[in-house]
Amino acid sequence: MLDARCAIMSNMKKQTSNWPPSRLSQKTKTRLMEIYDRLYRHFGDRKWWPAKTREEIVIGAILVQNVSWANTTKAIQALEDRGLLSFRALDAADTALLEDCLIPTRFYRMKAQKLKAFSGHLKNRYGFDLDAMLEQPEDTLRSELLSIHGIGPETADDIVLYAAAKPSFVIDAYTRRIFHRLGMTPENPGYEAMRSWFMQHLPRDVSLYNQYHALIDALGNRVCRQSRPDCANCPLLELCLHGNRHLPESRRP
DNA sequence: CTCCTGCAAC
DNA sequence: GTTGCAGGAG
Repeated sequence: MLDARCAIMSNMKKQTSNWPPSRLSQKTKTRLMEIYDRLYRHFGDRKWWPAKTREEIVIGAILVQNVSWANTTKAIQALEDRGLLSFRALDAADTALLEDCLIPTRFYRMKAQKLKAFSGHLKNRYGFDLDAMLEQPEDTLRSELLSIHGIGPETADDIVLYAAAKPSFVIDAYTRRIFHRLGMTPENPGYEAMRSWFMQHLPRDVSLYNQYHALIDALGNRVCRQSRPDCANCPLLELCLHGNRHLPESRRP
């Protein structure tokens, strides 16, 4: 067990406030890299973001909220077919037409508004020059993104990491689930706390963050599912509290 | 607690 | 066929 306190924290009802601990843990650093290595050996190179342009990455980051990639792809295709795959076009687009393209992405009305909000922001501050926005230092960029309607912490980090290629570790539901099951993080760490925890214990490296998040995505998607997780085929089984919960206390990781 | 569809599981 | 779940932002 990395830390007996994690198990106690897991059972706490709501928000965990005094986490992560202020002191860095060498053990955590080592364990995080071991997990990375195992995932890499199991899944291979997963570094990704399937998009042709930076604009497409940003649009995709907004549209993929709460939806599978398959559905997001349908919407991106629909936008492309109508010549709407740019913020200049989105800004001028008819809302009803835009909504039609976004139906496969679930909350299509809200997402149409979100794309409009982003295009409006880009137009007003940068005259649609996305590169100008993205070339800012990562912290400035991140706060600015968070101020835009429809951009929450995860989407902001997607954009910082994948569109701007600057170091910001992305936390998603898979990350929370996997590391809680491993017994390394509390059930409700809070987004910022979890992000700091990763960033403090990993080298500040864009490629590593990119690859790590992609590997977590692969595991969460196919193996460490919410219901009926496929523990038998998990490359992290030996390290996992959840996968080994049937073992006697003394033999758990 | 609301936005909301798509697809797997029954 | 119907149901139930995926899980981000406000």
